[in-house]
Amino acid sequence: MFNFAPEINGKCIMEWSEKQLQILNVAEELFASKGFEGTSVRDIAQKAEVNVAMISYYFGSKEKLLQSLILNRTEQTGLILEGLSHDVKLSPWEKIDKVIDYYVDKILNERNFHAIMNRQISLVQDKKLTEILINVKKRNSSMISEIIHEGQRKKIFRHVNVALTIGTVMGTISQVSMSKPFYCSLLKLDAGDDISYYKKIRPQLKSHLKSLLRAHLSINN
Amino acid sequence: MFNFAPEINGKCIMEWSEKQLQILNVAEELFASKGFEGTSVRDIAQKAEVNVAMISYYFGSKEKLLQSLILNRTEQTGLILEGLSHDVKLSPWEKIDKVIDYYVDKILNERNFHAIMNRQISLVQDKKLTEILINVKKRNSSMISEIIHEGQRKKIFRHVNVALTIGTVMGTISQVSMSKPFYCSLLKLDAGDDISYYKKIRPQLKSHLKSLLRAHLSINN
DNA sequence: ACGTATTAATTAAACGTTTGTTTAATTCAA
DNA sequence: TTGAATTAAACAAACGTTTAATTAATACGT
Repeated sequence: MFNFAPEINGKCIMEWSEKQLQILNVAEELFASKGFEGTSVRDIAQKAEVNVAMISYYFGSKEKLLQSLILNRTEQTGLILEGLSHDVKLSPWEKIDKVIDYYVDKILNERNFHAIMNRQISLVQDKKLTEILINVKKRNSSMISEIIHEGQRKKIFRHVNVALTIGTVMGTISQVSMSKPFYCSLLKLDAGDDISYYKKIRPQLKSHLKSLLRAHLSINN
Repeated sequence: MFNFAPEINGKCIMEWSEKQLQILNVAEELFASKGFEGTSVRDIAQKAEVNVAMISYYFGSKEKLLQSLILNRTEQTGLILEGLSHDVKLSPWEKIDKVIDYYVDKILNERNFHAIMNRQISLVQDKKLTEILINVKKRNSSMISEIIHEGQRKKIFRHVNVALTIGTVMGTISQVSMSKPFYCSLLKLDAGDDISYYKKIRPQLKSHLKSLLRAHLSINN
């Protein structure tokens, strides 16, 4: 058997072969559209054009395939914007705008992966997986948290509930991303056309969240 | 076989026997914690203390059991607050507060059911089920929509994006309800203790959403 | 550079469970 | 006595995983 240990702490960055990445890509797509339990390893193998046994061979099991997928999709995150919260040239307001642009683009671009995460975190299934997901969410939300706290320290932002403000940002984006058929119906868009939906909703979502947070965090009145 | 047609349009309100309700209750709990595909009909039968065959006998199939569950949990909604949006004694601001109290309580109380809905609507599984879920969401969100439009007509509210404002309200509540392990970790609460988590988060969530919408919809500044 | 030893990659087939559903017999109630 | 409720058993299909055999690739001593 193929021998490797996907460490939780992200210490060991795996090297993935082309075949493995192929499997991960197909798994992501199918898990997102049919659910983890609703997707069989044979579905994945067939669409990835590999033998069924290769999945056990490479990843050990279906559960570990999911863990590997999540680790793979999160191991290189946070590098682009890690400097943002410590950037002295930007005001907290500018940082808020930048961080909204970043998260809207990130979640909408990686919407399949986020659909899997959002579904899986509310399932009491694998304790190890839950721990991984919590850490990913913490890492993702820490930047917003830092920016808000900075603004509050500088008396530019109100003293809002930071955890729930993060929940509002994440929740709004997730809602738009995961309840697509509902919003397509609301906005009278074709539910089948993914591209035009996200093309239309993306800038709306950004400006909505920016004006929402501007009003929410403003100290005046 | 047991013969009945769970109509989409909610026209026919089913009469459910005690055994059937028992099955529906257990199914709701298991679907919420283990997912629809992750729950077997034998799991349900065992916990509901009925024979496996009774599920097919009463509901036809596992899929139709899920449809029946959703129809059962939504067929009596909207009665309590249907008068709210047409109440002339209340200002739009008071209506917003009332509607937030209502939805936070509703979603947190029926969190198992909403977890199932939120998970299932993003799956491309059963077209009939997707249609049912869209209609439920439309029905649920129409009240907020009406109130906001009324406030805008009366020049009390800003001209915000109504659909996305609804998404913010629903998304924030869903996020708190579905990412419980994450918020428990953030707020340093015991993830196992459901009761104390929701007891603590419920009033925080209500006041957060109220002040958020007050700032968001206010016309001043 | 070549043949060989060693390891990795890949395969088809089979494994034992578990899945949702049905059957046919029986019990229960009207 | 008729029809609904309930049961244990059986059903075929699908599930995740393993096996054992084969092919491809790599390393190494000469």
